[in-house]
Amino acid sequence: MARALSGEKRRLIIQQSKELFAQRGFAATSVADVARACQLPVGSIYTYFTSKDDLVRAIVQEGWEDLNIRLTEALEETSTPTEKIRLLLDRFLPELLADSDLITILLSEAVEHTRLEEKLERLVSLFDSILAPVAATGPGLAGFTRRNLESALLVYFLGVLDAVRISSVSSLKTTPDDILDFLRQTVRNTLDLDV
Amino acid sequence: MARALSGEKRRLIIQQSKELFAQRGFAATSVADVARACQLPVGSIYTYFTSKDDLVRAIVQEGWEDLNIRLTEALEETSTPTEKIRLLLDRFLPELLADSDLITILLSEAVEHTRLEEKLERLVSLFDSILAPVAATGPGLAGFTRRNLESALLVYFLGVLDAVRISSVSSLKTTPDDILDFLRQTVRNTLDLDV
Amino acid sequence: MARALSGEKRRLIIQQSKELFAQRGFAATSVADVARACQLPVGSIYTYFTSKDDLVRAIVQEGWEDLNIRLTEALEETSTPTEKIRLLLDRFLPELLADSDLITILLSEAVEHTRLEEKLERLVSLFDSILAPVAATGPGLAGFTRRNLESALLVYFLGVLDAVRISSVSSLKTTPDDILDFLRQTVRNTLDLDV
Amino acid sequence: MARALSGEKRRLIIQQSKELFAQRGFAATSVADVARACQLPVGSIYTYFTSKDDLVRAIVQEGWEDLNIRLTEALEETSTPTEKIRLLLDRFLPELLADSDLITILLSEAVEHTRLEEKLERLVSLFDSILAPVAATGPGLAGFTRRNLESALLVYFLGVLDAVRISSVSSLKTTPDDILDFLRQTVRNTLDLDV
DNA sequence: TATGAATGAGACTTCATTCAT
DNA sequence: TATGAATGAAGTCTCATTCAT
Repeated sequence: MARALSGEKRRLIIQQSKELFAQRGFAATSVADVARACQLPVGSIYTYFTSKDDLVRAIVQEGWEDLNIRLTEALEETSTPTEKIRLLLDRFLPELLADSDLITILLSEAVEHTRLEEKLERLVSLFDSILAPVAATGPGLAGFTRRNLESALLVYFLGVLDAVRISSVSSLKTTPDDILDFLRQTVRNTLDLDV
Repeated sequence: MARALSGEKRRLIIQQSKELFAQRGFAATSVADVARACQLPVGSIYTYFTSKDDLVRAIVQEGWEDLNIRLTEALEETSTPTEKIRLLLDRFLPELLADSDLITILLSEAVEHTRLEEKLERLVSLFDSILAPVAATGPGLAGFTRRNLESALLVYFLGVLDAVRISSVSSLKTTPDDILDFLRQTVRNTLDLDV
Repeated sequence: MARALSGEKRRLIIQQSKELFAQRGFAATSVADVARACQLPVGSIYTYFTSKDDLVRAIVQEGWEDLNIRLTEALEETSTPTEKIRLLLDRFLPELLADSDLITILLSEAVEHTRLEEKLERLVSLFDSILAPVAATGPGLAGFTRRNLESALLVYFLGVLDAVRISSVSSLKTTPDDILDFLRQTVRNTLDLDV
Repeated sequence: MARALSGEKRRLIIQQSKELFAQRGFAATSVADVARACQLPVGSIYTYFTSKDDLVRAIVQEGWEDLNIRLTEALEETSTPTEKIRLLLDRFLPELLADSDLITILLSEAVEHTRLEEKLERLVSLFDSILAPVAATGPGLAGFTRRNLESALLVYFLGVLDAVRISSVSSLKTTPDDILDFLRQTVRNTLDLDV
């Protein structure tokens, strides 16, 4: 029972601090701010996290893990590359792009607090392994070297995330849906797939 | 004479603080750190800037302005769209990507401290006006709507910057040169230009 | 049976906290540290002691009491002053000096937490009553007044304890055995006893 | 001018904190307590000392240095061992014993914060070099080995300090004067000197 | 203009103790 | 009797900014 309560409070803290860190930035958000948002005494934050840094680390790690698990499970249900790509475009990316708080924290704080570059490289590598076979059968890599493809995936992924981040905290005209549209069209053109 | 000296100090402060803000982050760098790096008394910082915020604002604004001026001047010297695109790929982008400190600050702090989104929209619009005529004569926009093109430019631009930023502060495998390579190849493919 | 178990837990807490307080100091040791060392929940500490202060008080008082009881019992088994002095040198002091944790706490914390001065005065007075008759028959007090003798005992006792304490927590060259050696020689010289 | 003021504030902080640390203990005295006693804002303490630890370190080091300088200078003015011993008994020790705050801090905190054991060993070694020649010509070392002599000096020195410390913070009957009396008598007896 | 000590609000964190279970 | 999450007061320290010189 106590466990259940604890789990709930932990979730509450993660949820509220994620929002605050994304909106105001990690440095500009005090632990007291987080506590206030949770309607919890300051000390309680330290019952669940050893430090403020530990808190961001948890947000990023658990957010990323969650994403990874859902992605992996979903990918296992697919068989053809086309299905996998559709999954990425229709489920994974929309879900990810909807969590603009996580994106903002990922891009703003994850470099210092968790090894974002490792996460990126693993993801790029995964995308690469999905796209490579399709690209080979499609209109071809059109002069793209292997290295180019990796750069491409990195640029696309970071560009998509950053565009969503900036549109979420400012008045940028472009919306997440615009970006997904563009991505779909790109896949259509490049891989000659009907997505 | 005093003016000249003052101008030098101002430049020194901008230069040193830019490096520190990029390396450690804005919040983690104290005004005293900046003063120490400049071998200047703390008070002097406030002779040239009204506040710490004013200092980042100046870094971003002047860095951006500088870039804009050089870009505009260079573009005026060109006449054909192809020349303009070559200019972007051969001079503007390499110069920009070489200044990873500015990129880092732009992506990390400019959203809060200066209207990054406005700068982005203006730049995207500029790129758009350059690329649109070429795209029209090339292999075509291949199903890309106008809105798609804008999204594309935003994603590309932010993706390129962010990839450089992350590679500059971490151990990312991809380098700025890889990214420029990829960009050139993309232009070659998409616009059928020899760049 | 419950009693017996409880008694064991109490002893365990005293034992572990004595070590911790001596090594790290009272203030630098948290109740949670003590609990962890005992592999007991924090709450349990408060089942046996009303407060952290109460815990040091118990350590000092029981340690001292224990010493006193053993000393008193042993003294009762002796008849001549010489035997008593031998007892002090051969059993009481070695036992006391071996317990460097108790000594450290006595000197570091007992002044604030228990009336160390009273304990000292009582002990000095006891020593005094043992030594006085011997001194009178030996080479004499050689100009030492009564007051001098008391000061002497205080200085010797505290000096011996403090030398052991400092040697136990630092790299002091002098060892407890050196100190006992010196004491024996002093008694030999001063009281003309063969110890 | 600013320097002069700074020096005064620094002295004030050392003076007040020395008193508080001695009376209540280092851990039980907050930096805010020190600031209040100095009628200074808390932040000002950190203008002069980098941390609370740095403050004790300064108290101990400067107090000890001061003592050492005065001792060394005075010893240089003396020529015979007897004069040196008189100097110790008549000037050095009374001055030292009068500074019970320094003594208390030395015994309570110096072990953790500055290398008290080194200071002790150096002092014992100095005393040793002064006493050894006298002892050789006096009634002899009476069975005392060299090692015994070092233990003796350590025990005497620590015993004297600790007796003064405890008498300063409690209601111990023995006073610093009693202790000096005893020391003089001991020197008279042991070294056959008229002090 | 130049200086850097002074300020005090506020940040993060610890911890003795309680109390619902 | 046993438990350990909860509490919030209090502690140490930082730092942007000011201002007397």
